[in-house]
Amino acid sequence: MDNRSNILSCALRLFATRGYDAVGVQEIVEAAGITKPTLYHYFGSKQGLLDALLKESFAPLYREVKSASVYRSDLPLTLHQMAKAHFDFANRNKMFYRLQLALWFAPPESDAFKAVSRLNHELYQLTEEVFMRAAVDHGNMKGRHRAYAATFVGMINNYIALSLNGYARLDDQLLYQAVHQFMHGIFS
Amino acid sequence: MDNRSNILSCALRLFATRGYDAVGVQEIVEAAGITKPTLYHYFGSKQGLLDALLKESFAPLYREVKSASVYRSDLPLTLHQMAKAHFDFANRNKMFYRLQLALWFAPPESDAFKAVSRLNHELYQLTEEVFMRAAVDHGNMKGRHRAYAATFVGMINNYIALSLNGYARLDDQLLYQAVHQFMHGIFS
DNA sequence: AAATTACTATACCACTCGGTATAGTCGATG
DNA sequence: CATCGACTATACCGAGTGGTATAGTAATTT
Repeated sequence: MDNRSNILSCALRLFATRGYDAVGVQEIVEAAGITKPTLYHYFGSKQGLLDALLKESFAPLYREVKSASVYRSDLPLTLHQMAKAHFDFANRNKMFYRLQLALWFAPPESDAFKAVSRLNHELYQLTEEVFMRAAVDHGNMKGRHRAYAATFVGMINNYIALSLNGYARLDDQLLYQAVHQFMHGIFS
Repeated sequence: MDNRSNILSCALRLFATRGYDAVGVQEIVEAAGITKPTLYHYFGSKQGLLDALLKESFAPLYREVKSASVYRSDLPLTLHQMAKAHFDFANRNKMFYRLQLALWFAPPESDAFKAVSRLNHELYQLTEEVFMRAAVDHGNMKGRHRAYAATFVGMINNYIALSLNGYARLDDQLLYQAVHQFMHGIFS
């Protein structure tokens, strides 16, 4: 593996397990077996490293969720596909999803939060658009697409957070249960 | 206000807006208008300051949620009360709830996460116990109390996070809507 | 009055932080 | 062979980190 990829992978692991602010540049380069100038050659700064890390890791997640978010008048199906895209990605990229969740809830003035907020918003938009289109078919949902999108994304991230801490397994059964509960509640 | 309380309040504000690791002790004492030995006299270390801050802020939240979690064979009522306890507390202690959410999703090896995980678990237990008792009355819920508790708490925190970022207002209408959706889904 | 306790400021510690100036090394290109 | 650009190591920078030794002040207790 080339140095650049190696730095990214070590930084991801350290940031995800200990936090962006708590990990120093020195620690990253030691983990990667290189020295500081090499890191600064590729990324310019610690912040630049985080930006590159987030941007390149977000790209496949966004792509997969986007292709899962086609809506053809079958809301349960679309929600199922979108949740599955999230679950599959989280299963494959546990470290990155850990980091992503931590940054999403990070203090609003922190560098880390600023770096991730725009990317996260683009992802959220995909969900909101689905509920907007669904409101055409389901009259009683009109005007509540933002609330639904926020709840749905929150629920997905909640399940992923549970699985990352060992309280659940992101399998098809949980996927079905989650989407079903979202649509029909716990009394059914 | 005495020095101790003043330090706690300044530290809370700084930790919540910029993050525990990003805020130095020097910055805290300057904000509080005192010097370092004073802080170290009361709290022993930066970590000790965080511990005291969390412990003392968690106490009223736990107390209020606990008294709201009495279950008398009316699950909707109990869930309503518990969600209201969370919402009310979050409205009154926005800064602390910000910090609390950030730490809940913080990297698992970070000092901050370790400091909050036990307290958070105690709080979560209250919810789980409600669903365990409810399962006696609602047979179809048996064996799923953990999933329900996790989802319910996750939903509440999701709504509070939204309100902290200006995307919602934690009023009675949202409260009713949230609990209703949890129980009956979006198709009703 | 003397001693004790609780608290706070000055000044400092060793260490780490993010970042860089300099001097290379190396393979590709002319 | 000469050169050029991409990349990497040594050694260092000023600033800031969490934490403390010392000395004091002010109120309380004996």
